[in-house]
Amino acid sequence: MKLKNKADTLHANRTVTNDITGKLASMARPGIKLRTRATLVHAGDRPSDLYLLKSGWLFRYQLLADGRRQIFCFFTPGELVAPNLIFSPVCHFSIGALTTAEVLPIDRALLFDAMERDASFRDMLFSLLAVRTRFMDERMIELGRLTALERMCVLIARLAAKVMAPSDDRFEVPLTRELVSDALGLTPVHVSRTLKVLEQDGAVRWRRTVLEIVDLQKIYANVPRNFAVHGGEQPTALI
Amino acid sequence: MKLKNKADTLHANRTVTNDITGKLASMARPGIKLRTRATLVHAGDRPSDLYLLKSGWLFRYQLLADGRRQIFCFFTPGELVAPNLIFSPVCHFSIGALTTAEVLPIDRALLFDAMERDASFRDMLFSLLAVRTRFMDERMIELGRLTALERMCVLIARLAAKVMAPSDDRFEVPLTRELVSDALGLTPVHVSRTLKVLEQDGAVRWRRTVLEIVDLQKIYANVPRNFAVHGGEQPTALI
DNA sequence: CGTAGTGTTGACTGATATCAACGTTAGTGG
DNA sequence: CCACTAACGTTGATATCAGTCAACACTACG
Repeated sequence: MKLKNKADTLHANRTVTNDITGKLASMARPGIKLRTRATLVHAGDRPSDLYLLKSGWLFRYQLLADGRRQIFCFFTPGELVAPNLIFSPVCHFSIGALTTAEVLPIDRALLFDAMERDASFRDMLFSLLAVRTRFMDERMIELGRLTALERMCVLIARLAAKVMAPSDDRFEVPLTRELVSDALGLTPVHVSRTLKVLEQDGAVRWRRTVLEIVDLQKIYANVPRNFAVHGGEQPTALI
Repeated sequence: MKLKNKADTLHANRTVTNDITGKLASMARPGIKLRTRATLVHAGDRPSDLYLLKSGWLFRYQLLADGRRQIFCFFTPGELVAPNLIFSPVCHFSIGALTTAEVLPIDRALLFDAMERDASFRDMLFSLLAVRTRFMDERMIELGRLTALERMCVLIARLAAKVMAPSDDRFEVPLTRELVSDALGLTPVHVSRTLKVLEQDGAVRWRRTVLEIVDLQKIYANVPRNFAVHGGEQPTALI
């Protein structure tokens, strides 16, 4: 089954990102295709490019020596991968593809030039970075202070804000239980149980890769009030 | 008892921060004195300044409606408070004083000017931001994937790198069990028990505000190998 | 001296992890 | 189109880590 998503195309997100996506596209080189499970950036790399994600989903993560993994964030089409690289090309993290994907490389040096010459571009980049840093703070709160149920609801609220089309309450999310658990600091088994609770409460139905939002209010009820997914409604880079 | 710390003075950290501290000091206004438990920035504020911390300790945190608190980081003298404010003056977090403290306000607009005119200053700021973003990633790993003992050891390793004088293995740290627990995503009681284990293992003795490092290797043994406190030895902004 | 804040300890609870079995789905090649 | 397989998901039983509650001790400070 194929469902239509807000996140399906590069340009769908343009308006919400204040047209920074357009500017980034204009300085990008031809696309690179990635296969599912491919690794775009390896920890220890020193990439000279950032990327504009044209299609597919990526995720940024770090591995520990014993195999434990923390996923920092997921990327959907239209997003800049990865804002972290602006400050330093030295990578302590990795970036992988959840699906087949296409990325447009953007030379770091070119990006710097554009930032120097074009104040409005710099401002747009800075406000993107402001959203990202707030997002990282919220992720820390999730992992440090929220229960499993609350973390799950924050993730679902973010997914809904990011990829749910206005017309439909079902959408495809290429996340396995294991990916979700590594993002939320849980185990796959506990993710499964937590989703079962939410389904029995009539909040969502998440079967395999299809996520159906039954009652968004029941999700919001478990999301801290001062989180950005709520009122402010800045649907960019919230995940 | 008063112990001498690496973090005691503004200028002690100058070299390790690549002299950005000096440049920041040159554009700062006269100091503001803060009392213990004072709040420098309230969530919801829109401060027009950043601050150079001249003396004392600060901490950046966010509260939830029910009183839960996540502490993101601690600041010691010489540090820029808070790099997050560079991208946006809109604050979702708060900044409080752990001790009496003095901060030198730096106008955001002035900082922007300096960044535009002075490429080397911009580069120094960017490399500071690179260290900060890596730090935030590591904090996420701590909260999401490390055990209580490992989190404790990461904190202690960071404190040692940041404030332990080369000559002495004891130093003052103005952190209560509650502050530590809110930074590590634990409870004060569990922090107490975890420190007891480390003391019985002959790793550290942390009594009230005096932290004595007995065997730093035993601490490192519980810190993931790819964390920045280990090999790279960038003692800046690691906490 | 009180007193309030902080730290420690023990007993108990609870949330999440672990282990293991089984079921389901998607992909592969005949 | 089917059989096979591997990956993924669910469920139950049990274990463990960390949280909660409560009592008490210690320290700093007025």
